[in-house]
Amino acid sequence: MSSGGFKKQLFEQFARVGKAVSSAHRLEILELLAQSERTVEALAQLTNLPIANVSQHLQYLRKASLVSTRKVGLYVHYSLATPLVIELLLTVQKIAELQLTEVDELVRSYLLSKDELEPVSRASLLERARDGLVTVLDVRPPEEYAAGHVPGAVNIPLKELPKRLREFKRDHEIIAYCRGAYCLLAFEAVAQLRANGFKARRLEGGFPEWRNAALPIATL
Amino acid sequence: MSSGGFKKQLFEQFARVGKAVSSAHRLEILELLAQSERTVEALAQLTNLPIANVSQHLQYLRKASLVSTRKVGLYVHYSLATPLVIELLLTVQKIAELQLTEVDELVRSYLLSKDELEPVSRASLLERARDGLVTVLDVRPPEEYAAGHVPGAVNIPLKELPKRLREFKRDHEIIAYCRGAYCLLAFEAVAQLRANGFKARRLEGGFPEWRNAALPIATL
DNA sequence: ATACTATTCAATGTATTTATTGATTATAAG
DNA sequence: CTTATAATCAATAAATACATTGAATAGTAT
Repeated sequence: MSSGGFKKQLFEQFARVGKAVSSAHRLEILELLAQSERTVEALAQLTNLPIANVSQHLQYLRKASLVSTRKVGLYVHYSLATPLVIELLLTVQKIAELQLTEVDELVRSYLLSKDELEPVSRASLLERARDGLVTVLDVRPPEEYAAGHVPGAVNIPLKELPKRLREFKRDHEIIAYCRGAYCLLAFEAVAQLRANGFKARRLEGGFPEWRNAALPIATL
Repeated sequence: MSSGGFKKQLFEQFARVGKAVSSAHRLEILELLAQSERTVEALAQLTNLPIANVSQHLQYLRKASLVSTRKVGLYVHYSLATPLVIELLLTVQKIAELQLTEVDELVRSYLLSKDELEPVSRASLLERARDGLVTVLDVRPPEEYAAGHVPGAVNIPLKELPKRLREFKRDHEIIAYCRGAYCLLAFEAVAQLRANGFKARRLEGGFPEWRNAALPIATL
């Protein structure tokens, strides 16, 4: 068997992709890029990391070809190189969620300290949406919303939420969801809405889980 | 926003899963475990790594909960903790395959040096299988075969191949496939069959690619 | 008990990653 | 041409991961 060297090199290439998702900071950066294209500066602000540090991580990700760049003026805009990266992130999260009891405890303790951030079940959302009693909020980027969303959901990316609060009916409960059970966008949307006096909760899981449950899906 | 610490810890948990697939040796071990449950000793032999080294990697994988153990007598049998790990491996490979030109070159140079290891296209396999001219060989473990396989394929895991060579018709070409385009099982099966005088080639891609092409699938 | 074996543990040195800092490049504007 | 700014590069120190070695543990068999 002379395939030894070949095999080794192949696995080393695969490991480059693995290394890309082996650091908490890089995962956070990828999560942000999954929301939308962003500049180095923007990523540095959002992650509270020095610019040079973020730049270095981005080089790393670019070498593993998880992200691609587009230069406009002084700014370099980074984005995910392929939707497969979202699939990768979701799989990593699902494994962590499924297997690591620490994650569970972490979420539980966080949720318990924040009162009533308990998610709304998919079944009860369906029921209450039918009665027109709730507003469903999709905080993902427009491209993902366009590709498929919970029927009747309005799409307001988190960034735009503060400007568009008046679009919500005061007497409706708002139920927010995003990309996955651990996509923190929905957490933050709920926090923001509550801070502004709205009644808001998260949907259990995210859109992939919704699709997986074979529930109705709307597209644009 | 007091979610900073929570977010950090969450991403650190996710990174543990990422770290598990960030080393070439661990990826090789996982790939072997995806084929079947194995002991530490067996893995050490197959990877040509010192036992203590393999054991250490396995501890690592176990802490990230990608693998689980079952002790029988002196031996500890390791296996994948969840089928999600296979999904993870395939996604990693797809990204590497899609994005890294190095992988392409690597495969190309390897295939060209090995004469005629060019794969058979799915379309031509379908055609020739209909005429009953080929034997289709599925070298994956029985569980995966049971969950779905190319119609008419016989299931012989690579390990059993040497003992079961007589089951093949001499005048048939044998077309082998396994889990993915870079699952090396099929490569090795073809090499073994040729060494024994059979006419053998690989199928392009693996079973996931077959399913993805919406081609017919048989189950047990 | 004793010897034997598969695996794990612990300790070491080495290699690789990571964060940090300051200098450098590339582009835009005055 | 000079200045200002976004991003990258380069060099260093600190942290972490890795392979290797030999000892310890937990089962089996005699």
